[in-house]
Amino acid sequence: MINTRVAVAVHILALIASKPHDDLTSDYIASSVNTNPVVIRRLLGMLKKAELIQTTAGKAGASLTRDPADISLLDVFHAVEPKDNLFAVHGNPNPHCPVGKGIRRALDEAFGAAQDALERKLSSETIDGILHQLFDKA
Amino acid sequence: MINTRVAVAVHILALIASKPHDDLTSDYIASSVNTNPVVIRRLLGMLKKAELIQTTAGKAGASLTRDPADISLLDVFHAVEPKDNLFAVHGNPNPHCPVGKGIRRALDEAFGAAQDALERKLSSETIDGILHQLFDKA
DNA sequence: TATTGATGTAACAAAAATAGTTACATCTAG
DNA sequence: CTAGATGTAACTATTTTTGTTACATCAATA
Repeated sequence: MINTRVAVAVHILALIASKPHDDLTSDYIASSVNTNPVVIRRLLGMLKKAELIQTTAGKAGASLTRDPADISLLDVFHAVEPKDNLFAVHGNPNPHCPVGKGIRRALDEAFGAAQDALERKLSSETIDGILHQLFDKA
Repeated sequence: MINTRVAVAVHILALIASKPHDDLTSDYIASSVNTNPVVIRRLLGMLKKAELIQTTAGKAGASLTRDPADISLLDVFHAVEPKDNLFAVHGNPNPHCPVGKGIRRALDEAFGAAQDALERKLSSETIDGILHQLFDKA
């Protein structure tokens, strides 16, 4: 199972996008997410490093660097999940076994294709889409 | 990142499929995977519970319950990954916050669709496909 | 310009998930 | 009956994730 960082990061970005005029503090965000403010600030740091948001040290508030429609869940995923591969593969399979010898390559291909499918879908989903889910009357 | 169980389970099934005549012991499989035999036996237990393989207590060897072309990586994934949801979502977001109130549903939809995409791809990949990767001349 | 309240981060602690190990009951086959 | 295997529980170790404490630093303003 993938960690909650992606979910929390989307929550954070939805807050920022939906309250562009407020000065969102990490304390307020934390109370909405229901966690510790430092957890929020850590994620804000990652989102900033990924250039999805802007913040100023000492000053409350954060803003998106681009339109919510141009921030995909894949962007968020990559921002908070440093690992390249979705699936972990066991190390050092036995090279003297015909299966062990080639399994790494086979798994990398199969899992890579699956990850591609996931990422394609994630790249089609945006923060703007989340906002619509949250606020549009169906 | 998803645990190595899926990768190891595919490795195991590829071994079983490729050595239908040998009496594969958990010790041999462990030496190919490069781990402890008990780890293998645990996974064999899950694969058996998912009805992908058959084994006999006390007797070496395992066999697939159906053709390698009819065992998808999605079958394997579900066999060794009990959790339904690929993405974890933080619990108890604040219902008094407009975003916190609806975020769960929005995330479930977005992540659910992404998981669907992943699973569709995994269901199109089979143990037979892995065998071809391993043994076919390209 | 001193105070208040915020961010940024390091360091640590706690909790949860994963993987590895030991031990042993039980079964199969010779 | 014995040798060697599976099936599983219980424990340990490791790693990852999440939560917390502490504090340096910055911004705004009274």
